[in-house]
Amino acid sequence: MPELPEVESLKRLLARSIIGRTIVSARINEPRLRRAVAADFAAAVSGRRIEKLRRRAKYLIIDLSGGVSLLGHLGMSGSLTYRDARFVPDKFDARHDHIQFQLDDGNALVYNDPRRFGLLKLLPTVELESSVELAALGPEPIGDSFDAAYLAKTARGRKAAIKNLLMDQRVVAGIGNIYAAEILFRAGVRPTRRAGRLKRIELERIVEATAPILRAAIDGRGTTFRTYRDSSGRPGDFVTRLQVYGRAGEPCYTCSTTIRSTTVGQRSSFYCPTCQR
DNA sequence: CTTACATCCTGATTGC
DNA sequence: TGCAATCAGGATGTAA
Repeated sequence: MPELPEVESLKRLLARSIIGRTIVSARINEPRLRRAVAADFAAAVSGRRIEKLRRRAKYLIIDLSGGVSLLGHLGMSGSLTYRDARFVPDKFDARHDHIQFQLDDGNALVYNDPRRFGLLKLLPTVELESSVELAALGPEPIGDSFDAAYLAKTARGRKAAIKNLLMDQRVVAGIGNIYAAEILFRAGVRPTRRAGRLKRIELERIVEATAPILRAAIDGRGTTFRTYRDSSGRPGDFVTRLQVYGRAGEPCYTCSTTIRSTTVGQRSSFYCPTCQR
């Protein structure tokens, strides 16, 4: 499930290969993603040079020559791989290679997404900020205005579970189910606690736990991230460092208490009943 | 404004 | 064994 660390890892890996390349042509095999890919998409990207890669929340932004940008979101199961167009790595089903960009180095940039929850759209670079996707996003969780004062102000009076608040992209942008669980474990706060009821010190611990968790995940190339040209589908290293996510029934690494799972806001949640209060 | 919940989709897993 | 039901989940749209 691509969250901020996975998208950041993807951005860094792809940047090495595709910056400076020109898109010779594009082919749309399946336009029906979360929103249908525009009919003129292929023609509109062809001939443009890839200038820069950026990330905002869980969105990947590919700036192209001529003042336009590709705004991409991997949804649940999307992947963007740089590879020989004729070669489909084991982990990818060619049926889900929905969009292919042929590059001037002979390789291709391929968007594969079995569940089609993703997004790929082209828009003028100057309109990115005001786009429906990016306009309402909250601060980045690292190196932005996400601090205890901000979280306290946002949480005030809110009945929603703190985990839902952390996953709300308007509150803080880029955190999903996995990292919300890990951040709350590190902060020692149960995911079910109502946001408005948390003490200042707890909010501070949550903010302080956020950057280290995300940074460690980025360093490990994410949790479920698959390397962009490795056909083995090797998962990101952070999967081995998860403290609670997906560990229901297993002992807590800190206190040996059995990790529990529960449902918070329609999503599976994991926590240690001893370490998190 | 806030919260709750259904919806999109396919593949993996679980249940009978 | 085989097939059906369930689960997974990011963003969004609708309803309360």
